[in-house]
Amino acid sequence: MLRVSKLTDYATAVMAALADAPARVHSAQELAERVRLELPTVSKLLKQLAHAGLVDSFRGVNGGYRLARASERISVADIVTAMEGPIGMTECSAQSGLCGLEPHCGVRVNWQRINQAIAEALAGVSLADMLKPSRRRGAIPIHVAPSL
Amino acid sequence: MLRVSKLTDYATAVMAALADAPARVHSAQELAERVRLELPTVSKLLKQLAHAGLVDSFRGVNGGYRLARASERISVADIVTAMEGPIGMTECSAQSGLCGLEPHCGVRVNWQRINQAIAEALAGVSLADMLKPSRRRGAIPIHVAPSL
DNA sequence: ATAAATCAGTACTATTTCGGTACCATATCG
DNA sequence: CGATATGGTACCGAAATAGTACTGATTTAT
Repeated sequence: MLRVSKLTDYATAVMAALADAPARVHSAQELAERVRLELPTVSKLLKQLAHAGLVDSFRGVNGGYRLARASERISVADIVTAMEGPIGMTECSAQSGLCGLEPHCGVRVNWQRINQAIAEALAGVSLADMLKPSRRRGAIPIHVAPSL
Repeated sequence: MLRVSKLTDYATAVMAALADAPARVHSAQELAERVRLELPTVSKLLKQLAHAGLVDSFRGVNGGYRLARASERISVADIVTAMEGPIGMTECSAQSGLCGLEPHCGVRVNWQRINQAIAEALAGVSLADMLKPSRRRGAIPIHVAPSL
């Protein structure tokens, strides 16, 4: 299906909730209620997001999470990468020397370019964009790397 | 990691091998040797590709597989879809009414647009393109749907 | 100082998906 | 009819995923 994991999906929803009031600190509990997910689940993914530097965390009473930077400066690619690691459509496009077919298949290089096109597509959409209901006119141009 | 499955990856390699001699009929055995994979695996994915109409199959002695149409008219999206089903980054972007968060998360519509951008990126690269070592200059422009 | 609230880290388990294999049926050619 | 191939189905083991639980650390408030 070519999909991101559920956790990643949830993460975008949680990040969107944070972006709604970027100045405030939100507890994991509050966010869980907001997006209708279990607290442990939300807590888990917030830790990952904090580890990746996308959110700041605060301990103790009245602690919680806050966006580490403006929603315009956080891309969907950032969130996906934080949750799933480096974006790579195939084994060999993320890291070479693994599939053993490399000398014979000949399609590796081109997969890498497709990869890059998709990574750029994800990088080109910010968290702020995700909050816009369905507004902006005019396509965002995305390019696959030269020489495909 | 946001990746296609290994089978899909293998499928592109097998399709590339077929595209190398599009007029001939290749047995599963021959293709398996060519791409250095086990016969049952190659056989399995060829069945799927045949079912999706991307290759024609011929039974009996001297039977085998052949590209159903010119490699220029087979896209990477075709192969991915044949192997993995409809392209959809999230549950809800492939099919609504499943995640229960839809009324609250607000990011669903935008995921759908990202989806579409990626689907178009994959659709814009043909099997013939995949065979080119690393040649063509000039980016292929891809657009996310209007109103993101 | 103590208790409460909240995040941090680790570990565990159940479920699902994926990759791979086996088997038998069916079709074609000689 | 027999050899060669694909078609279809079913199965199994391994890995990834999702979710849960528990314990520790930190901060605030009283």
